[in-house]
Parts: sequence; structure tokens; C-alpha cells
Amino acid sequence: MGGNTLKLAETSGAETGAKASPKPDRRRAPETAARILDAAESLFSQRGFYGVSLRDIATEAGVQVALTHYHFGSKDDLFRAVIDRRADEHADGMAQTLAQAVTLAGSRTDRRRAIIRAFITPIVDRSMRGGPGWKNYIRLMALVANLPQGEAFVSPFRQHFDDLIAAYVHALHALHPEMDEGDVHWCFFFFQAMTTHILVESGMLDRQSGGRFSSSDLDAMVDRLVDFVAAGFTGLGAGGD
Amino acid sequence: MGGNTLKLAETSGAETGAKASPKPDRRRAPETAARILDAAESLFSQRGFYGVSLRDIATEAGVQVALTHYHFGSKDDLFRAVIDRRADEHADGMAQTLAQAVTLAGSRTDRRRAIIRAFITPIVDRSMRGGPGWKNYIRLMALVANLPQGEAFVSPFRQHFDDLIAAYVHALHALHPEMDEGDVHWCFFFFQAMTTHILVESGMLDRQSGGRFSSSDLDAMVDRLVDFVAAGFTGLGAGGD
DNA sequence: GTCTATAATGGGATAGAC
DNA sequence: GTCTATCCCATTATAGAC
Repeated sequence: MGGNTLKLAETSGAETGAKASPKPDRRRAPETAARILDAAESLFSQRGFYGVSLRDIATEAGVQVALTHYHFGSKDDLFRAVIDRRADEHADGMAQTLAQAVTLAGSRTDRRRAIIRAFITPIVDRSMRGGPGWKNYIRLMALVANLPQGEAFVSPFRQHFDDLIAAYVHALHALHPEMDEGDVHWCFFFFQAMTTHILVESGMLDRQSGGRFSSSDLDAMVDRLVDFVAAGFTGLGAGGD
Repeated sequence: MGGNTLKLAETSGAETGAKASPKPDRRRAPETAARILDAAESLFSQRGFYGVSLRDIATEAGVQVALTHYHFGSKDDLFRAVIDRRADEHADGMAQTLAQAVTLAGSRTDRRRAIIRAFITPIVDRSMRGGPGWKNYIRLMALVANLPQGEAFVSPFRQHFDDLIAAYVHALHALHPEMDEGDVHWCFFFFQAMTTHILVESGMLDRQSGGRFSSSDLDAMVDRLVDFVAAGFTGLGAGGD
């Protein structure tokens, strides 16, 4: 996220100087809103909703504090705007990946692994290869998912993704009708719990292993996670091939 | 950050005679400190460090705001005091449970399950049967464990528990020398991730299942979690009996 | 040794300049 | 339609009363 891609606004309002171009400032408005969103996305994903002030966001974006109110309204509204900006693209992409996975042929074990992989892969792909904004966005989603219920500002997240999760659970139960429906829910819940914890980058594995192993290498993590979850299903009654 | 560890009872006025004040009805200092800790513990565990103000804590405790500073110093110091109050008892109890588990006889599968159970059981027991303060404390631990690295106020938590985790990992690797050490770390990391997510009570399972299943019934959860994790180990190379 | 009154700053939000 | 100057209140922390 280089900060030198454009000139920052002049901080002193006294001397604007006579410019050749008549209205150069008009072009800054759309970019201002995007920069506020980028800064909010980055900071919220690091310290959470309460840990970030609108001042922090404005400073990071290089704009006045009140511009956050002008463009997005209240702090709650800004948070919602951050989530909304990428939510549809993310949810649609995951739904497509799931739709492809359920059409695959193979043993039930293979198909189970394909559905599991169809959950974690699009998330990791966006985090690692979607650009800096996506990395922050994914971490924010994970952070929010790890919050206690009753936090008002997390409702936009729930709204966007709960239906999507139901589709994954349904696909897995259709593949394993011998499993109790509750157990399928539990298995996928466990899966989500691991996923969100990893994506929030707590650094727990790194610390506890004395730095020999790192959970920030997401590509190396995916294979282990899929192996672990696929095997975990058998512990709750998933049959073999 | 060099505050001494405070040993304060949980809303118990057992130490009223320490000062022998002529008007003990107005001098309720020991109880005041404990009530501040109780209030801080409860509120921090619900909304996190930044989501709670010293005003909130003082109001909940029924005392003046500045008393939090008098008894505990800064907000950071108060947070540390909340963690320190129960950390030793909790960590020692878990270490004892682990020590008992590793002495058990049986198949390797049984012994693996015993060690896994020796992690989750003392946590759930304290949360559900240790009293209201313990329930809040456990949730606070889980909340803190799910925070991104780089948050300064989480260091007391790490200090207390990282060594304990290493002991669990070591016990599991000793039981499964055929596993790669990194894979053991990863398996236990996955296990911790699930545990902390459940204990933070995100309500995700409840919502996504339309209320038909609930992750707040911890006793019902433990068996499923142990089954899932024990099976998960086999996915990363753990041998059978 | 405990607590009250008050300070000094940072918080989110608004009215109006351009 | 964009942005600046300003507001009022909540926040943490301290100084001093008892």
C-alpha cells in the first residue's frame, strides 16, 4: 500500500497558488472515499472496531476527520461500508467454487475433500493473491467472526455470509446422509473456527513452536487443514468410500 | 508494565480485619478492589479491551472511576491484574490434568484421546462449574487468544500459557513419534483454534443452524470435539493402535 | 491508606465555508 | 457536492481532600 502514488492534499489552506488547471480538486473526491475505505479496512482488521478511532483512519488516509462522516456517515456506517465493498464479490466467488466442487466425480472421500477445499481455497486465494486490500478484508472477516455474539456492528457480516455457510453444510450432508445433521453442522463449525483463527493471524503457532513453524504461510497450511478436517469428519460418523 | 501480581479474592470480604478501621462500613477497600476486578473481567470478556472504558467498569462495580487507578494503575495494568488473578490456578490445574493423562495405560488411540481431553476438560469444567467469575475469565482468555499479534495488552496471556501448550504438544509427539514435529504442532494449533472460538461464544453455529444446534452447551460439545480432533490427527500421520 | 474533585486530552459528530 | 473549522462529551489520568 504505497503512499506515494499521489500527492497528498495541501495541509496549509492559506496559499493555494495559481494553478494552470482550473479545477484539479474535483478529481480528488472519488479517490478520497476509496482511501478512507482502504485505511479503515486496514486498521479495523488489525485492532478491531473499538480499537480504531475515526482520527486514526483519517490520518492513515491523509484526510480530515470529518470527511469520514461526509462520505460514509457514522463510524458504524463506515464499518458496514468496508464490509459491503467486497462482500458480494467474495460470497459469489465462494458460491461458484462450491457449485463446481459438488459436480466433481470420485470417491466420497475425494468429494468430501473437494467441498472442504472449496471453502478454504477461495478465501486463501483472495488473501494471498487478491492484492493488499483483500488481505486486510479477509483478516477483518475472520476477526469479526471471532467476536462474541451481541456486538451490534457485526450484523452486516452475518447478513452476508450465513446463507453461504448453509450451502456448504447442505452439500456435505447430502454427501454423507449417514451422518446426523447436527454432527455435520458441528464439523463445519469446527472447520470455520480453525479457518477464522488462522486468518486472524494470532501468531500462536509461531510463538509456541519457537518460530520453527508459522501459520502465516497459508498455502502450506491449506493442505494440512484439509487433511485434518477431512479426517475429523470420520470421527463424527462420516463413512468411507 | 512491571506491576506486582495481586492476590485478591472474588467478592469475598474475608480480609476486613486487616486495617481495623473504626468505621469499617465506609472503608470497604478490599471488597472494592475485588469488585473492580470482577466488573473488568466480565466486561472485557464481552467487548474486549478497547470496547470497555474505565467508566463502564467503575459503573458496573458501583465505584468511582478514579478508584480503578488507585487500586490498579493504568487500564493496561488493570487488564493484566484481571488475567493474573486466576492465571496460576488455571495453568497449574491444567498441568496437573495433563500429568495424570500421560500416565494412563491403554491403546495409543485411547492415550491420544486422553491427552486431547486433558486440554479441553479443565477449561470447560472451570467455565461451567467454577462460578460466574471463571466463566468470564475463560471467555476472556479465548477472546484474547483470537486477537491479531501485535496487540500490546495480550502479552500477559502469552506469558502465562505458552509453556503449558508446549507440554501438551510434547506429550502428543512423544506418543506419536512417527509424526512430523511440525504436524503435531499444527494439529494442536487447530485444536486450540477450535477451542478458543467455541469459548468466545460467537454464536455462529447457533445462527447458521437456525437455532437447532448450540455451541453454548459445552458439555455436549466436548465429546464431539474430542472425536473430531482425535480423528483429525490421523489425517496428519498419526498411527493407530 | 481511600476516596473525591478536577484536569487534559482524544472521541464522534455537526454547521457552515468554498 | 467537497471539504474545513468547530462543538460537546467521554476518556484516561492526576492532584489533593479526608
